[in-house]
Amino acid sequence: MEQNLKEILLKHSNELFGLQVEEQLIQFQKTRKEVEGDLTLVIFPFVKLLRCSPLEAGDKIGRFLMKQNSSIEKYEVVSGFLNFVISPEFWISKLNAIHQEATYGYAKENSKPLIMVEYSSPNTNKPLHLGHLRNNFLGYAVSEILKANGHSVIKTQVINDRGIHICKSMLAWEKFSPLNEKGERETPQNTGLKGDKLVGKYYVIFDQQFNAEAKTIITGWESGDFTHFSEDIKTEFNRLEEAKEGKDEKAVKGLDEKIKDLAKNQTTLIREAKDMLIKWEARDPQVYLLWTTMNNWVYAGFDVTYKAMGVDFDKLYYESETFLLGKDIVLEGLKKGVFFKKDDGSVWIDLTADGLDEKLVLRSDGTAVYMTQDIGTAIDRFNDYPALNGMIYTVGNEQDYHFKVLFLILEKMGYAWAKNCSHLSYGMVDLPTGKMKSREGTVVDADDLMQEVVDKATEMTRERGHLEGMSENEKNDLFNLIGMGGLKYYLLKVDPKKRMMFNPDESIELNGNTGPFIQYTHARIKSLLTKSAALNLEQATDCKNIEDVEKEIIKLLVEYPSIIEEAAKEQSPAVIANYTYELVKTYNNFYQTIPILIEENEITKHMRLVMSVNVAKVISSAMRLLGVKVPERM
RNA sequence: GGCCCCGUAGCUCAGCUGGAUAGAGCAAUUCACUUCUAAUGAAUAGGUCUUUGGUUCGAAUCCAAACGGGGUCACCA
Repeated sequence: MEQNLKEILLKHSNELFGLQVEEQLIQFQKTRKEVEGDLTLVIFPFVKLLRCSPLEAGDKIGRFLMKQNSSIEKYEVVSGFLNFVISPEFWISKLNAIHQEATYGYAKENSKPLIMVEYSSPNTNKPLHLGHLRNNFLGYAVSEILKANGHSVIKTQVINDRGIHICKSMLAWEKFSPLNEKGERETPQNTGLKGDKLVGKYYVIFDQQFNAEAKTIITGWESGDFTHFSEDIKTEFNRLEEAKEGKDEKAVKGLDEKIKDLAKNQTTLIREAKDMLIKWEARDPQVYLLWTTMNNWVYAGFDVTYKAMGVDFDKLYYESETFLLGKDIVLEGLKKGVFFKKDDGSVWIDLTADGLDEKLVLRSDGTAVYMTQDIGTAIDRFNDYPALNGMIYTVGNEQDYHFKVLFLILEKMGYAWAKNCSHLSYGMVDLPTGKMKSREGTVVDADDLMQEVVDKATEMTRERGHLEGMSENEKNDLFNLIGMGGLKYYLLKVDPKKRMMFNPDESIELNGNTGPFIQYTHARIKSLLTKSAALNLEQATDCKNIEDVEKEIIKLLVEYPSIIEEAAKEQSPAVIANYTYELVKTYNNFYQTIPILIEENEITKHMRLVMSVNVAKVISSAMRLLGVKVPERM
């Protein structure tokens, strides 16, 4: 409708305004609720052109458009805004059109280029936590949204399965695991612990032992004991100690941190971990076996968690297989002059012309850094998938700078696809008690949280749900669907870019702007439809009139395809969430005030049911894009 | 300190490609279940959109600065 009127105005621009107006000037918007009308044209931009009052200008345009478009029933100019009332027939015809489309709102499958979406990127030394939940739900939802927009999508995760941090948990397990009566160390099998939890436990143990050892060392230094330590260490310690003199609290704290780091580097534990990493890199069979075994425990654990989360991946990348990539590319770039070498042999890129700094891409000993790897993997992926057009990295916003640099490097290296790479940057999840910190034990475990949320849903649903005749399995599925729906919706309804507050009590709340609120509306519609099975709801409606609320609902349904487009453009599932909430609220208002099944006029009743069918269709479709399932009853 | 992000009701968030009287949910108060699922709906109250200046017919929205909060500036990943 909007498009149609815009075209008419452009086509007859000369006739109306005496010159060809620019498209930008024509601004349509939704009519405000308090005002009568369905569509509004802003008149201010035309006032100057027509050299008359807004009222006259609006009247002139309104009269003209009404002649051109028969769906306009009337128009009115209010303080510079031209409001059109569109005929009920128009809206009903829209409803009928929506009714015919099974996948309403979705673009044609595979009509747009192939995109890779990376999300999750866990470390294999600890279990997934709340931050991963936001990351995963977000990455999954964006993938689904892109698919709905016609893209083909490859969902991937990078598994950070190597490095010193992995060796830490391996070492701790070897050193500190108690032996059972059979002389075995702890395993998922003999403890019943989930693999990722068991490995995570030893990562924590490493940290504790490591800190304790460092503390002992510092205590020794403080009492002047430097046996087993080099002269350099002694000098450095004394230098730091003396520097504390007369400094404020903050500076002293910083110096204490430096002393701690100094001591940490002297611990036997860190040395042993480093030795283990070197052995791993040399593919020492024993270390490799340990590494494989423990990683497999973690993968088994992750599988369970991912399944509960309802996310999946099409392709896995392991850092252990890709961490050497990128070096050749850097050397090639060095020849091309993209990078430069410093005297010590380290390789850098100078981004000062782009307003950034110099960035290291290869250490002086020739080994790779994080950036090197990322350059290599990006290129590797485009080699793996020749049809690949772009890539989206779902990574926290603390890495904004890293990705800015990465994309810039790839661009400078001459990769045309670099401009199609983007960082889906999301904000941190805060708790009411503050930031999540693993060291302070304030990390919210993903499995625990999901369990808690499902337990709460179980309790609430047993209390007020409509569960008659459901088997225990069906009931459990429902509890799960409600609990997980609530959690996902809670994490996705907020703009991903922004940091968000996670209130555990609110996440399992069932009233207001929540997942269960939307699910409930869906179930209620399904209940109506079950009771009206005798009617032919496939058929289009012949109804001629609609109530205001009904018109509002149809207007929202009409918006759905553009909402999906916007969500893809913004890479924001929150757009979908907020739209669905609006739709559901409007429908509930309708449901509460207008008779549906008990309506006596059969044609009206049929229309209201057809409308309900389509509201349920859109709710279910929109929630599917968020990874949220909707129940038939609850 | 340099750079990046954020600041809207008591709390959590929408709105931000400039447009009419800034919207929801939670919390508070009130009303509506012999009527289609009340996990609902209706209503009341709650705002100098951090501040100041600028651009404009018009600014929560754009620009600049200040203040406040966070992130980042490793030969860590």
